[in-house]
Order: sequence, then C-alpha cells, then structure tokens
Amino acid sequence: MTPTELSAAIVRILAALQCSGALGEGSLPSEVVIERPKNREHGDWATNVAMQQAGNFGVNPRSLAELVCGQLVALAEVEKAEVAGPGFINITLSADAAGAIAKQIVEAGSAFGFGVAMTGIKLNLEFVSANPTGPIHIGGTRWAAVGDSLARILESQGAAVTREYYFNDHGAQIDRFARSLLAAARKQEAPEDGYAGAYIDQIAQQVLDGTAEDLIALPEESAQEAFRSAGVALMFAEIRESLHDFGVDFDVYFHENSLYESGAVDRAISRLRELGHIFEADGATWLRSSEFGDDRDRVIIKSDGEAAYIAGDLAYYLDKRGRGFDRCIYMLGADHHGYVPRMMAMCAAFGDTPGVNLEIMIGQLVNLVRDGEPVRMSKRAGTVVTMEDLVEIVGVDAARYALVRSSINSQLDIDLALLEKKTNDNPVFYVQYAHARTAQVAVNAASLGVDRSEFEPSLLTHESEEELLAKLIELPRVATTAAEFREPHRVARYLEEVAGAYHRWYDNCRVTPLIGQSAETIHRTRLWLNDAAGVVLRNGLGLLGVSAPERM
RNA sequence: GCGCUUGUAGCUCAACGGAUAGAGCAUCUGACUACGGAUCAGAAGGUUGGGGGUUCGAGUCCCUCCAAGCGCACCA
Repeated sequence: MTPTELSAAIVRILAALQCSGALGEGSLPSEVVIERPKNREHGDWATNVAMQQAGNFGVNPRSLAELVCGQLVALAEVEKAEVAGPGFINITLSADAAGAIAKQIVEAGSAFGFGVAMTGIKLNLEFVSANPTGPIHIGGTRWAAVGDSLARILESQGAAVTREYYFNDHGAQIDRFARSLLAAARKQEAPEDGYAGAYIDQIAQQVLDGTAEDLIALPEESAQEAFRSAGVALMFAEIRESLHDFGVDFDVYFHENSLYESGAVDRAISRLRELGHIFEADGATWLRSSEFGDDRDRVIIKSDGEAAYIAGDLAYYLDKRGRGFDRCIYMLGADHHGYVPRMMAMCAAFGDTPGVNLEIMIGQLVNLVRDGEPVRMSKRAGTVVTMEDLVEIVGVDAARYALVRSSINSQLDIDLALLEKKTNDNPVFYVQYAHARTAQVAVNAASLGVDRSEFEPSLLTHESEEELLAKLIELPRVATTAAEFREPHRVARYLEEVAGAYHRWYDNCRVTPLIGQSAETIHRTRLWLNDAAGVVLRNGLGLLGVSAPERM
C-alpha cells in the first residue's frame, strides 16, 4: 500500500464518518498528508489529518483521530493504527502490504515517479539567456543545470515544457562586442568599455578566416557590422555547443533582434497604449508601471528615439503568450532581481496575472573560493571558470549534480582548490554507485539462478528492507513537490537518501544465495526489491539529467 | 537610505507549520578469504544570528535588531 493509497483511504473514511453523522459540516480535504515518521516506534506512516481537520469538522483532534483509527484498522492492509500525542495517527502496515510496492515499482518501470498533476499545462521555461559576448561562466552553468533539470521534472508531471533561450543580439553590449572584435582584428587594444581575452582574438580571427572580403579595410561602420553579425553567430554557436555537451538543448533560441525587425516591439507598445498605460514625457515614451506595483514608471523609448531594454521584454512576453503558453517562467540571477517588479507590472499592464502567467525565479550567484578565500572572477588573474572548464575538470555528471543539489536561494561556493584536486567527494558518486550496484547484483543473481519468478512480499521484514521500501515509494511525491515548488534540489537530496537506504539494505540482506545454498523464495523476492531500487535511482537521476551507469 | 535573498554541526548544505533539527566532507573507533570497501556500523559535533510575537505545535509564519550577498538609470 502506497502513501497515496493510504491518503485516499483516509479521505474515504472521513467521507463515511461524515455521512454517518459522526462528524459535523465541513468540506472534505482532497488529500491527506502522509509522512514517514522519523521515529520507527511511530509506525510505518503517520498523518496529522486529525489536527488539521478537527476545527473543520467541529470535533477535537484526539477524538477525530480515534474515529479515523477505528476505521483504518478495518482495512486489510493496516495492521495497527494508534493515536499519539496531540492527535497524530500512527499507522503500521502489514508486511505484505508494505512489501507489495516493490513489485509495483518494477512493473511501472521507467514510468514510476511520473504523474499527471500538470497535464494540460503549456509552459515556457526560459533560462541561461546569457549574452553572446563571451563563453558561459560558472553562474550561467548553474542555471543550465537547474533549468534543464526543472524542465525534466515539470515534464514528468505531464506539463508540456518549452525550453527557451533569449538571445540578446541587440543593443549596446553587442556593439561593444563588435568593436572589441574589430579592434582585435586590427591588433589594437580593446576599447575602454569592451571585452578582452583569448576568445575575442580567436573569434576575430575566425571572422577574418570566414570571408574573402578584406573586412578591416571596410569603412568603420560596415566593418563593425560585419564583425557584429559574424562574431555573434560564432559566439552563439560556441555557446550552443557547450550547452549541448552539458546535456542541455533548447527547443527555442529566440533572437531579441527579431522583435525589432518584425515590428513586434511597436505592436506591444501600441497594445499598451490602447490599454491606456503609456504616456509621453521629457521626450521619451513611458510605461505607467507604478500603477502595477513597480517603484516608478519606466522609459520604454528613450528621448533619443532608441528603445530601452525593457521594450524587448514587453514584446517578448507578448510573443510567448501569443504562442499559447499559459505560464512563462523566467530564471534570473540575483543580479537581476531588481527587474522583478517592472516585469510583473508589465504582465499586469497587459491584463495578465503576475505570479501565474508570469513567474520569475531568482537564483543566487555562484561564488568562487580557494581554500575558503573568495576569488573574484577576473580574466587577468585567470580565475574565470567557464562551463567548459568545469566539465573538463569534473565531468558533466558531477558538475550538473553539484549545481543542482542546492536550493537556488542559497549562494553556492565552488572551491577551485577542491576542483583541481578532482576529489571524489561529490555525492553524485554515492548515488551512481548505488545504481551500479543494483545492476551488478542483478547480473550476479541471474548467473546463480535467482530470477523474478516468485514474489512473497511478507518476507521483506528486515528493518533495512522496511526503510528501503518506504523510501522508494516516495519518488512520486518528491517529483510532484519538486515540480510544484520549482525545486530540483529536492530530487537530488531524495536520491541520496535512497542510495543510503539501498547500501544499508545491501549490507544486511543478500539477494544471491551463499555458496552451497540454493536459490529460495526470499532471494527471488529480494531481487524484486533490488530492481525496484534500480528503477527509482535511474528515474530520479534521469530527472536531474545525470547518467545512471551500470558499472563505474 | 530603500528593496530582494540568505544566516542551521568545524566546512558545504537539507528539513509540505509536526513528534528526539538531518546528510555529506573533515575528525576519531570499528567491519570482508562470501552479491563491488566509491560500502557499512559506531563516536563526537547545535541556544537553527539575537530578541519579541502568532498557536495545540515555529528552523519554517509576523515584528524588530545584527550580519552577508545582490540590486535601486532615458545601462543592457
């Protein structure tokens, strides 16, 4: 019996109690919180439903708990149900009902952990979106890992997710990039406000190599434009390749520039003007964003006639909504959190609901440290760490896992000294090793005649088996919660617990018989549990975009 | 000055408002001539930054103070 089934059973019990007049008026909860108690003496599962719902039904918590317990024990799967403390209900399942889930998990296979909570939701997830003026740094790498993993998790719950990269190929930063390339091609110093570094020289050279034309000899403006278009294309191709090698592929690479070329920006402004949220002042065009919670109004078209950055955002958001996305999620770094109020104001100005149609996730930045001392990213000091550097040092799996296992609300410290030592203290190896072990145990079992021809769940009674079973069945709930809260790190933490439970079980309970013994029902039954653990670890690692190797 | 995020074990971090706050690393002590020791068992380590409040119950919610990071443009 799974916690989900237990939850449904309790809801039915509440309905029946209400029907029989034992409870007062009150709406029934759709589900009940079922938890694994920390203390084993509190049974297999516990619920606080009596405390949560007592007020609702006009009874006191303990007597509601008593009523529910009375009905629970009548279920065949429930061995014991007791009231504890202020009104907790502690439930112990029969060994048979607890063990049965091993088979359920194996039979669900690659579908186990997947749900339908978000079916029908069309969702746009925008992340990374780094400017194509340089390679992706460690900060952007974090969003790549988290964003892709979140997409996988949302998809596991039935959402239709589009991974999108907003490509800022318009505006002053790109101009600086183009001027820097041109200067490099001319063997000149980088402009004051420009970009420098080996990659600038390389791209400048590639631009020159890519054409028979003598770009340097062109008039200043044409030369800059030539370097802009070719340089951005090259830089972007490089970024795309890095991301691909990192296991992250976007469905849509959206070009900011296209919004200006297609007239989408003008249309967005016209739309807002029709809605009465635009005004002219001091020679500029403004959005009355202060009416929608922003600190102040925002300039959209500057007095020199150029569009401000937010103009692109207006059109881009409208474009996403026009493409049918119910929910647009933006992942931004903490250095852009000041944008949230104006983005939300924009959403409201279009008549949408901030927080629903537009959702913004703010992730804290990644700090570089060496032996505990903070290190500033600096090209001159050689302390810039790019996505490629990180992958080269620790590999894709370890990099992705390290970046995804912490909440995005916490600043992450990456210790360069630790990276250089290439130590194996990354918990990903613990989890992957557990998976490899399930695979090798299965191989050994097959060679010794242990197969899945028998399943007797009541034999799975060792403490470590009960713990493992209880942990395995939680994947669906963990995935649902991770999707709901947009928190992929929950999956990683959960997998570490599963791996721990599996290793402990492995240490206590043999799947294969000892030499001289023959394969028994217990061995065959345990093989189901072993394989169930493999399913959970494999599916969970899949949600993180981390491989599940069969041997290491 | 205002705003956002954070403050939990020596370090890096967990903990749908639930019972005795948990892992990993580091430290110490143990465990294979039997399914992979990248493992397991055990020890030690905490006034959850300080102080108030809300309630059956607060690391979690509210107020306040302290500290850190990041923002407060007709820059992008």
